[in-house]
Amino acid sequence: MGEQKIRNMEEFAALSGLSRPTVSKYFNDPDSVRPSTRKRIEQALEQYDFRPNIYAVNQNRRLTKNIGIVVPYLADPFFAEIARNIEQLCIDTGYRPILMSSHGQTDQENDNLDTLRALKPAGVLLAPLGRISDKGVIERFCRDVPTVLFDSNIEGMGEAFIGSDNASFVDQTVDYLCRSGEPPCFFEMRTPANPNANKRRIAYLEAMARHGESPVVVSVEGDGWGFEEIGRRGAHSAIAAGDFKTNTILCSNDRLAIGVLSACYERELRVGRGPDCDLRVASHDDHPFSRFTCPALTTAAHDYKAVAGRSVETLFEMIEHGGRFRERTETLFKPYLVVRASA
Amino acid sequence: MGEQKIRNMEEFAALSGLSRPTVSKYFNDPDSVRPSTRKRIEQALEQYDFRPNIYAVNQNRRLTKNIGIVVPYLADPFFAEIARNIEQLCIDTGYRPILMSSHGQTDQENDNLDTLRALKPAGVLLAPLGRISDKGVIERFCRDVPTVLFDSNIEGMGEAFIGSDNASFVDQTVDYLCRSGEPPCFFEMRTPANPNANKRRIAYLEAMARHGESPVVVSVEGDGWGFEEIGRRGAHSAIAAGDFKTNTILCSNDRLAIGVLSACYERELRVGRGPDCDLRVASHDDHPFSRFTCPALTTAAHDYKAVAGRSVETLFEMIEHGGRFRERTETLFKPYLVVRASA
DNA sequence: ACCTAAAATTGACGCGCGTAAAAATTTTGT
DNA sequence: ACAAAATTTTTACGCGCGTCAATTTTAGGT
Repeated sequence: MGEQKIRNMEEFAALSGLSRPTVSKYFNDPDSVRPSTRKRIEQALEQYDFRPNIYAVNQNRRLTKNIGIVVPYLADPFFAEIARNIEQLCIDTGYRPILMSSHGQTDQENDNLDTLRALKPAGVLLAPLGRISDKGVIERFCRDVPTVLFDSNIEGMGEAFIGSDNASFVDQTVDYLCRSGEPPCFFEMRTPANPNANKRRIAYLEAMARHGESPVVVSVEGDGWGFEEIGRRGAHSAIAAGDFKTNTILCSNDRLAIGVLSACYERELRVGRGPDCDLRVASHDDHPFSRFTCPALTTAAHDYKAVAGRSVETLFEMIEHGGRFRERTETLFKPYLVVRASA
Repeated sequence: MGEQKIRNMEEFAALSGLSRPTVSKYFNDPDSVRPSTRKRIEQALEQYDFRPNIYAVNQNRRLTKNIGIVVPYLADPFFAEIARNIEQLCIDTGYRPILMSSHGQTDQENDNLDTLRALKPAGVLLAPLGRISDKGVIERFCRDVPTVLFDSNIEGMGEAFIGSDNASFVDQTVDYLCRSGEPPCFFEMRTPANPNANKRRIAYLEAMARHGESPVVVSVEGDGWGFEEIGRRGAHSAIAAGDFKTNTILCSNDRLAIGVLSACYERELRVGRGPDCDLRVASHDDHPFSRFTCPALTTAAHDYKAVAGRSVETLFEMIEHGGRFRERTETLFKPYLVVRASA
């Protein structure tokens, strides 16, 4: 309700009848002052609504309360969703998340890291672009800033990696598909940006071997992050060419699968596991929209919350440890199969 | 290649054989120094890779080079896409975008504005939550910080509003649907967060009157940002109850439509404009995934680039004008109809 | 080579706050 | 009530840079 405008902490301290260093102490840790003075400050705070100048504060602290979050492509709902979870967790812990998207481009990723370095964050959660990441840039960044990698691993970089168990994704879908019908053909991009895609192909080959089935891998061309369109076009030509040797398609990820479903619809192929169906389509990730495709997509789901939660936990643990760990750890969460109508 | 670590501008100036004020001038405007000294600085820059401490810089400037971007829900690809465009434009102009999502919650929107105020941005691009926005908070914020509203208007707030012409969206879809088949029933949420939804309903009623058709509005319950699920559930019960009096459904937005398509598929209703189809479904927004629904969605498309571009232009114009305009302007862009298979 | 305008340097102050040391005050335990 | 412990106050410096006034150096024209 106070109408005065406070310019700095000095003024605010005077108005609350305290000295500036005490007030400063309060802002760094409200519990570090006597309860009675804490109350006085908080009352004055309501009355005058003062906030310390964030730039002056950060200039004088070696580590800020900023947490950088970098994702490869924010317009992908998968990353939007995981970023949302991470942001919330940071806020709950009293930190200020700074969200940045690399927009699928190496330059932008490098720029983001540059900007972040200037922001002197307490730590960074980085989901790198993957194959097209500039390894040197990332390595140098990780040397300067405590960094936890998530979603997509780059060997040896960052203090820890948290992600999903790609092999387990594929094991679960392949197992399910094999025991419920024809063995799956694997559908993927030939040059995926994300290294998880390679792990999934390899896991597919191994899983098929275990089942004693002969693998069929269909790799389609395509660059960038327009996975749905790549999947749609690729499916059209693969179907036309008869590349799928069985009636079951296992897509590397849900966004490709969305494109495949679109192509199937356009070709009037019925997708599902019913007797009147032409094809089964399954996939991985449990993209937020997978529930709403037609038919709804059978997929292996990331444990979003676990990945987000553990990433943040790990980072804060590291920050408390002075920004480094004795050794790099890799944590993989198991996905869970979500059976819907498509397979 | 230089291996030294530069601590501050003083050191860097010494290493490049210049004085600190000159170097400071360079960083504020590279063209303000003699070309020869500019070259010297830039050579040293490559060698030693120095960046002025961003906190010290911002502390001493009244207005920073930060541009705040606030969207109501970043996990919605529509906002992710428009945010991506805006970010890029800000970077191109030499500003630093700071992207924030309100996660669909009033508290978060208020927090975001609070944080932004502390960041002393040169300007803010704000897409408010709408109905559930805290008008008082937004008004106070706009008084302190040069703000341009986009996507969703709040009467009188901010220095300008840039959005799409909701009436035109609906006019185009209704016209198209009426002249190509049965007149549409309107499908919407009863209590939409976004004020655009109300404008669309009103435009529907007017358009139907113009066509001499009797309007049918189906409003479904539902809170939050899970529009697809709300649409799916709502469509199931509306279809079961026979609420749709014609064979044509016009959804308030694409995400609801995605839910409707899902429900139709589950009920084995064929959607499209062919003779063997049961229903036509159309919508508004041209959501990034609308191309890939089954069938592909007929919709009216936002002019994303125009909205993003004009918003940024307007903001920078305003910043150059000292942060205020003589009077508030509202700019609406016309959408364009995208006819696909669903209607 | 000389003059002038333009540019760079010197020296200094201020921004708002973190933080440290010493002194003064308040609280706590007995 | 009194000494010890805990907290607050006082005083002062430093962070890295913007910015200003006064001065010196440089560049461009003749």
